[in-house]
Amino acid sequence: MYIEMKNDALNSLKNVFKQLNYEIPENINLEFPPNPKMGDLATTISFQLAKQLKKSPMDITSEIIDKIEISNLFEKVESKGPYINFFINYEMFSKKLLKSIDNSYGQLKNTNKKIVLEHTSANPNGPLHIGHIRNAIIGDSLKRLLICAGNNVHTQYYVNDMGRQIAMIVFGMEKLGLNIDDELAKSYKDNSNNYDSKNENIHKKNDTLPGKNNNSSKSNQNIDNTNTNSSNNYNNLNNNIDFEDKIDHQIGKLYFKVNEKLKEDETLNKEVDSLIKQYEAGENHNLNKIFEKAVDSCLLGTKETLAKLNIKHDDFIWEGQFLRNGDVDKVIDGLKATGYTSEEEVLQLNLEKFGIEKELILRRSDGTSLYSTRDLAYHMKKSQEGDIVLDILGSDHKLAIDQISIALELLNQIAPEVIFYEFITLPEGSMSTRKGVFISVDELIEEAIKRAIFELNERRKDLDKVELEKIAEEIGIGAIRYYISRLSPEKHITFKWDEALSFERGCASIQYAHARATKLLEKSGHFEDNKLDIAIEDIEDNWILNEHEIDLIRTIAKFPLFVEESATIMRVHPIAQYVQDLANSFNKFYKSQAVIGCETELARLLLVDKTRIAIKNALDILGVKAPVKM
RNA sequence: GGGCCCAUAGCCUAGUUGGAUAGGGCGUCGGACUUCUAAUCCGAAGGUCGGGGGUUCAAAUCCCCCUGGGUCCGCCA
Repeated sequence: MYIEMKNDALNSLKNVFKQLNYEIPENINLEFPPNPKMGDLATTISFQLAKQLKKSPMDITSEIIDKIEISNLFEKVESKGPYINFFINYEMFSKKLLKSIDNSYGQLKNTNKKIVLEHTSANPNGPLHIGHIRNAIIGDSLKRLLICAGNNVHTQYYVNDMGRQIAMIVFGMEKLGLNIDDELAKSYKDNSNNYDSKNENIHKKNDTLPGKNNNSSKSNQNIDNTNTNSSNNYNNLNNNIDFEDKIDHQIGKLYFKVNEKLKEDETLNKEVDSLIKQYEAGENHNLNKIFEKAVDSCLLGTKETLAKLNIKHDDFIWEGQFLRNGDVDKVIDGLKATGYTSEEEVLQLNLEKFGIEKELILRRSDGTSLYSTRDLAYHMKKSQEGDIVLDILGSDHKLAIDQISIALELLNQIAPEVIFYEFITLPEGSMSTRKGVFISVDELIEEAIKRAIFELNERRKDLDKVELEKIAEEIGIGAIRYYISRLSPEKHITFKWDEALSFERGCASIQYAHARATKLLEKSGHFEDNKLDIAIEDIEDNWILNEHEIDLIRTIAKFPLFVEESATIMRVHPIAQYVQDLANSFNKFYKSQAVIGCETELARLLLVDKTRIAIKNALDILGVKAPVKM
């Protein structure tokens, strides 16, 4: 509705400019005034015109105000100083708005664009840790946002099966007798086909944290401190969790141990190198199977963790295929043909002409391939699959992706658009899978749910256990996702438990507003099967909107605008802020007057129902569930 | 040493294609539950927008310099 209204305002302005014989400016800026008293839309166009017309902004504004004609969505248009302010006709606007909202509210029309979005793509050498979730949550929310904005989005997880890390894991399994338990891996696989049974797969043990062996107790201690310093009731809830039975955690431990062994005896590195070479050659089928099993097992655990966060990829693309299907060779041949390569000891692509000092190495002196070349082949595939290629990357990849982008352009392929994010670190420093210093996402989720259960127990004595756990999970996951998606990605995050898992005024309060709205509708007797039996034609004739209703209407109406603008800049944090504003606006409305039993009950019920839909759909973009009870 | 990112109240943060009184939230202080759920609402205090120059009718926003933090500059991935 705002989009429509903006267009109306723009047309009115353009018509005035025609009448006044002014050149119509290219960008007519329409914005929200700082205060609703100043209207609902405003333009500073007079400032822009002042210079070229050599008149004062005030004069231009009054000329415009004299002549302008507005559509019936507006009540009036006024000048305040040089600003031109449009005021909505809320009687007209609210009815039109309420009528236009259905369950798909916020969904924009199809753009016919296909976007290939790669996100997460963590190395399969251990469980996801909290450094990885920023990628996963931004990626998944962006997917949801871009779909909502009318795009066709295909998400991919790039599986690094060729890296040194994987060879190290295989080395550990084969040569150091650090085998992961076959029976366990098998039964795990059987169980985890059904993601609904996920919690049963996590057994709590009063043991040390996964991957945090003796020498990393420092980190453990510090995390403990963060918790005890905070004045909450969650002490000792944390730190006693082990995910020993979860396969990716096992692999993480194995990886840690191999690292220790290699530190003790550096000659073992040669054996790892030999494994890499053999796997790259691909001729030892037995070895291939072992590599695949190691990667697949880890991935199984990763997928389960992601599923708990409501994240699902459309496809998993294995890196090794690009070597075996000849794509890497094609890339190399293609780049050689451009004339920008040189070969002495190694084959490299020279990029000084493109403003990058650092050359891109395409092939090792021993003839084996490198990650970036394989990644280049992968990007070529993505470029052929979609109209837009979108990568979510840590900011440490900036140089690498710049190099790859230039190479892609040389090969006449689409360079990716990239969303960079800064790191999440612990108060005591960076995380490292290699050193076994990290907080796993599984731990974080477990803790989030525990805290949510604690809160629910305090507030709702009436819920049965099954209900309570389901709601607690929705709240806990919501808190985690909201914590990440509310921030702009270029902000560095120092992880703190209480900031990550806040239930006041954060996501929980938004979910609460949704539950409240739903409960109210149910209580009214007009709401069944998630549907309200009131139409706009049914509402009372004497409905005159009060300030809270107007504020709510205004906020609901902005939703598609936020979707459009957020999708354009490929940022999800405005949606997070928006849905909080919406919940806020609803809570104020809810508190200020009764709905059931008031004179305009039907009108208000309709407004509540549309609010419910808007909150639900906005939360859905953030990958957060909207509970009907909490 | 060079490149990129960040710096906004005690804490977290939005706003950065220049525009109206710098928005939120946490925390603090003071109020509101016999009421459709208080994970809520009402009110208050709290700001040299890291520092210094400059451009402009107008700067958190643009330009230059500086300070502090992060990150990259591997035949690692």
